[in-house]
Amino acid sequence: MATPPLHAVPFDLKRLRGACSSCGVRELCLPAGLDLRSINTVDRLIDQRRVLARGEVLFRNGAALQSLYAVHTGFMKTSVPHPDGGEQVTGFHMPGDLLGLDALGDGRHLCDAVALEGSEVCEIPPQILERLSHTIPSLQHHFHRILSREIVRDHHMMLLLANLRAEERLAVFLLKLSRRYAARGYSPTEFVLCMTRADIGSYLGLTVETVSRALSQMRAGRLIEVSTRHIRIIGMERLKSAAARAAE
Amino acid sequence: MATPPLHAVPFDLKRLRGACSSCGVRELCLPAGLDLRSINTVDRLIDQRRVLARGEVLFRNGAALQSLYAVHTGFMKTSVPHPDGGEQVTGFHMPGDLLGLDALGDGRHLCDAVALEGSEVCEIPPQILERLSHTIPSLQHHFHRILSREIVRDHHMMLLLANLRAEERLAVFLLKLSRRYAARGYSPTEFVLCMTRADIGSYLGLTVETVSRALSQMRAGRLIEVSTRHIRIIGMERLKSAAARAAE
DNA sequence: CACGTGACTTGACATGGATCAAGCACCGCA
DNA sequence: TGCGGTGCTTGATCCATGTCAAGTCACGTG
Repeated sequence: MATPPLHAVPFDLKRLRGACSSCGVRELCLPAGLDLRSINTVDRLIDQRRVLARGEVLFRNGAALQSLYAVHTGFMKTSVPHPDGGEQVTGFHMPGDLLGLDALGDGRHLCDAVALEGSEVCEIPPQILERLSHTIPSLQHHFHRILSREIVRDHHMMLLLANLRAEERLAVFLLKLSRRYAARGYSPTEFVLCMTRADIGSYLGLTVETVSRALSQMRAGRLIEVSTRHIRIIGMERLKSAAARAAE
Repeated sequence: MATPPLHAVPFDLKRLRGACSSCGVRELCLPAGLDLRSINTVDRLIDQRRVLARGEVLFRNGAALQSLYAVHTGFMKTSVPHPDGGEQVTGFHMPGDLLGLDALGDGRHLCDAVALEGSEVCEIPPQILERLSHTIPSLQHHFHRILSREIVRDHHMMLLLANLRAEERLAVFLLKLSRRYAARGYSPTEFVLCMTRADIGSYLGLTVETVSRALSQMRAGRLIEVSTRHIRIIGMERLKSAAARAAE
């Protein structure tokens, strides 16, 4: 469990940049917006990668913050354990997303992060990130944008949980997934859900049964085709109007 | 609407520090943790104050980000407008809290901020904050902690909205208020609500009627005494156990 | 001081989703 | 290829909270 001292951790920003541009969405990735000069001025940095098998835990609630993680490939979920044994899913994470931001507050992770399929993440020790930010203002600025967007996303989620009904929540959920897949170059109308109905239910504040029923209803209304994990959106407009009460 | 160029905005970190220590909770404030040397090295900075009357709007959804705001005195709420006319309250803010973080993402505010009573805020232009962070690492670190804690708070809120029943939500809400008042040197057991039942309901994902009923029920159970806006907690332990299903 | 308006409370009723229960489908593994 | 377990679906019932409605209270204004 011993971690090497920070200065001993090798880091190659070029490679990180390369990694992120390869995920298709430069904007989502940390070093986006850096000019080559900035990259060249910093040389020895991070290049810790970590490969996770399906079901493997990246970090747990309570663990000391070692590193932030940028999802490179795969699909992750984060959840906070519920006192009475259950859990509340707080997010699903795709390539380009950053994990562990909740631990900057007091140096301990407050949620669990688990891979929902084979995944690879880049480790980004926060000390190095902060040190880098001193010399590369655009990196600092970009990091603030990422944190801010996370806050906005959470507010959007609060709005959803406070105001929308089951089918509306599902519709928003599917549309958001659709857009995120599209942004990464995948089909916006056909994809495979990596998470169980229980995960979806927890995330959306619904029971498994309600999730299942809502999906069936959307199938009946010819908004989507579903076969267990496989989703195809066949009525995008109807789906959007089913999500109408959401902010977009 | 023209704003003066940034370098023309005067700023006195000492005064800001003084302002914040006067609010009783140094940790919550931005310059907490700065050593005097850091303060002295930076001299001409911000000291824009703004006084708000009850009901006055500080910024609106869609407005360009001019400044972040630290609440100095008073009580504010933030909300995101709902497409169909209503609004979703996203937070209540007391002295020491920072407002406008959601606008760092793309330079536009995504929520409205309104004073619920006469209030005073410090303006903190984000460019100045970022510039300062280059020279004062502890400020940068502290700012990250603030952003991170906001994310954690939002996750906690999501958990509340997804899992708790009306009375549990109210109990958590009152306990959180109680702690925040206590942290600022006010009574944890007796305080005046600055917001309407509608605000509370929106924040907690409940209707006005349900909020009212839940409060009445808590009065009947001798957890609290209520007379409209005036609250006194007379059964702290019972209140805590009413909030039991929440993470704390 | 009286009035009017917005905030709050309480009651009756309707309903969406939770809960309980049963059975099916799929997948990893022997 | 068959077995067991987990995940998913569907149905029946119940309950918490939303909705509608009526009435009271508090407060600012003329």
